[in-house]
Amino acid sequence: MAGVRLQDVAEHAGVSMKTVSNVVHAHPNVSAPMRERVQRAIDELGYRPNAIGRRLATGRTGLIALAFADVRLPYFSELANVVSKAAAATGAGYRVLLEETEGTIEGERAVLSASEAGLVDGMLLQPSQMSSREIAERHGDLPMVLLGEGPAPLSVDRVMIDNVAAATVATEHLADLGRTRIAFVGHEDASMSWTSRQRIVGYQQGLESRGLPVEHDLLIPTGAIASDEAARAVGEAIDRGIRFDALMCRDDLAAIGALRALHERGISIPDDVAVIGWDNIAFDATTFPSLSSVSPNTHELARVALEMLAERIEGYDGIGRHRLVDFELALRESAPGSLQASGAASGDASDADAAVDAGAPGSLSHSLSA
Amino acid sequence: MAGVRLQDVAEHAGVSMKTVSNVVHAHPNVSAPMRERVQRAIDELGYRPNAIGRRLATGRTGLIALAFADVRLPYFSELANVVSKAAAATGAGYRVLLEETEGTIEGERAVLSASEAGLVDGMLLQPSQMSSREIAERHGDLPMVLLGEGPAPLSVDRVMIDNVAAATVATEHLADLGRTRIAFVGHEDASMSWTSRQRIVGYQQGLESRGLPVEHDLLIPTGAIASDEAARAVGEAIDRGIRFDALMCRDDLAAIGALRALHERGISIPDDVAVIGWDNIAFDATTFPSLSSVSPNTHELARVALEMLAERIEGYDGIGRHRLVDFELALRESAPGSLQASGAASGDASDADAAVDAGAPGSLSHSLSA
DNA sequence: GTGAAAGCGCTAACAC
DNA sequence: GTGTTAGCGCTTTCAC
Repeated sequence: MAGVRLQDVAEHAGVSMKTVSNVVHAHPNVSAPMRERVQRAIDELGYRPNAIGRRLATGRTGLIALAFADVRLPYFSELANVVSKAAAATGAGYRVLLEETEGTIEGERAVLSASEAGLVDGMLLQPSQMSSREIAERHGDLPMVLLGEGPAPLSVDRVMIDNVAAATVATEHLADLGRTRIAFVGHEDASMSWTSRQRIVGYQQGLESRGLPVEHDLLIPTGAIASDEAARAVGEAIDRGIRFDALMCRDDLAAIGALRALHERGISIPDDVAVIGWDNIAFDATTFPSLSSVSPNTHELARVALEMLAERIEGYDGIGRHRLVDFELALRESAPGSLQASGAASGDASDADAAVDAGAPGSLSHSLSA
Repeated sequence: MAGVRLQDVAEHAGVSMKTVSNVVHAHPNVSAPMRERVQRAIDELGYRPNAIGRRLATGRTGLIALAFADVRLPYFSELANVVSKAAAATGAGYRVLLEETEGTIEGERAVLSASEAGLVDGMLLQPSQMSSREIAERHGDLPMVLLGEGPAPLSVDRVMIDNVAAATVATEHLADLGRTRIAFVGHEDASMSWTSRQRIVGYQQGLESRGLPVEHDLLIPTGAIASDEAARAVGEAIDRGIRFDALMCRDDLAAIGALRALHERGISIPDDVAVIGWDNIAFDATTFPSLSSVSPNTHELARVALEMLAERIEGYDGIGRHRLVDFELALRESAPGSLQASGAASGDASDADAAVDAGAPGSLSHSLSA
């Protein structure tokens, strides 16, 4: 039945609203017979507490927004899944409101400046376009934690993996496999995202640490973050005569596109060209060959982000805390290895998601600090 | 600034709350100077209307829940994207609350019986386990529209594509390609979902309509809806000596797994084995070879579902309406074709998403009614 | 055209 | 232990 109010239950049971409220909230100070009587009234009337009324009174909605570019990107859909589970497991039992920014600055602005306040208790945002300054200015007093390696003002909390370190480790792994012409694939053509920028920096560091030359020709940009774009770009590079024996990909979408371009040209993976992707999305295990990938610990990322957000919601008002979570290389057929590298920052790498297909688990540990 | 209330603005501007409210809502009956004066107060104080207060008063939250098994399944993440865009484009400008049922009956029950009422104005639910009866009983008075071919009580609205027809068309297409041993891949091992059941019925109808025998050996179940499971199952079937020259897959995940199993064994696609998937997810265009797939018109699905939901929210209380939306075969390398089949129910197949790689667009139209 | 006041459904002091 | 009451921030008749 709709429209049954606390009041109605109270009248039906012949008690006050407060008593009904106590029963609903399982308060200790209610006698057993009273509790039973009220419960019967609740059941008879089919009463459900009205969330909005409660929330007006408490000032909390129990909702948090999760905002990122596009749920269709596997990394984000997997993140949404992890975050929504972790949020539900929270003490407050948060539910997740999905917000897509489309990766545009207008979208990010819209999400931050939602004209209505109070709908959500806080926000997890993965920005990619807005400047730190704009983020700091716009978010107002909405409790917020930033996700990922994008811009982040010092005043706001943020969780990420060390992209430079991860790209370095992955590139070094390719070098250690004996590859000498390692290309980077998948960064934006025109204005590069923060993400691409950092991964390229790490790629370069990896090359340098192994004494390999950095060649501009070996940077293969794509029009957009999409596998078909990457397939086209890699195909064109090959056809243009660019030669490489390994591909460090900005993300798994780029890697999957690269796989296709290589297949089409009869290039063998990993014999002729080894490939490493990024994000360790579920598909990586079933591509042919299966795809090695940088595997961020998203469970830990979600956990830490929600913990900080909860503190902000509770009223913590200190300076922005920047946290790193760990990553590892999930090694599969496209770039097998005898060594499993991992970078750890915040302790346990509990997530056993990353199927490491080959090699002894010689764990190469990076000590990173925020 | 937080905590600026309508009241504060009213005092600051020296007017009543009603006038401020009128300005906020752009009501016509406000004199220009008055409007300007109030607007200045709003700007000076940095006032944002509080969503919860408003919603308590209006009884609407502007939120709808979208509930399905798991966002990580590409079909669902693509659906979430489409629905959230379509919802925002709605007159009411709905936002989407994500709910995952994990495909379990407990999850579906939890989503339907959320102990709090009033948080969302309505719900879009894709059930897979619950019986029609239970859905009818549990949803109470929450405006709801069911998505997909799962159970649906007559009392509740529902939108789907005709799965039997689509599976028939796809199977016939494989037969028309000259295949005679067409296997079905990807249904659950034990208790079959409604989805699998209907697709298998259509598969059988397709075989029969082309005079092909139905062999029980050619049903290849998998443990779960996941590509690695499908790769394993198809691999085992081949290794067990099952021979086929085409695969009709329950979904694209199964198809992608099948692709891998075939590759591993050096079986050529589509020459030795043609493959058709289902859902037309983004990856289909970049697998190698690219994947033909049954392509439901999800834009139309979302549009129709939201339209019906809006009507329910407005108070419409008639019997459940069951609507079909159209689908087409997106033909790519894994099962090319000279003929593009499509089933149409509700008019325009506006979505040009489906890249049909080959053949003259001889549109084979199915007339289907609810 | 503008203002006053009564809720919307619930919570939480505070009194009994 | 249980009841009373005053809000939470907004909308919305209904007067003026």
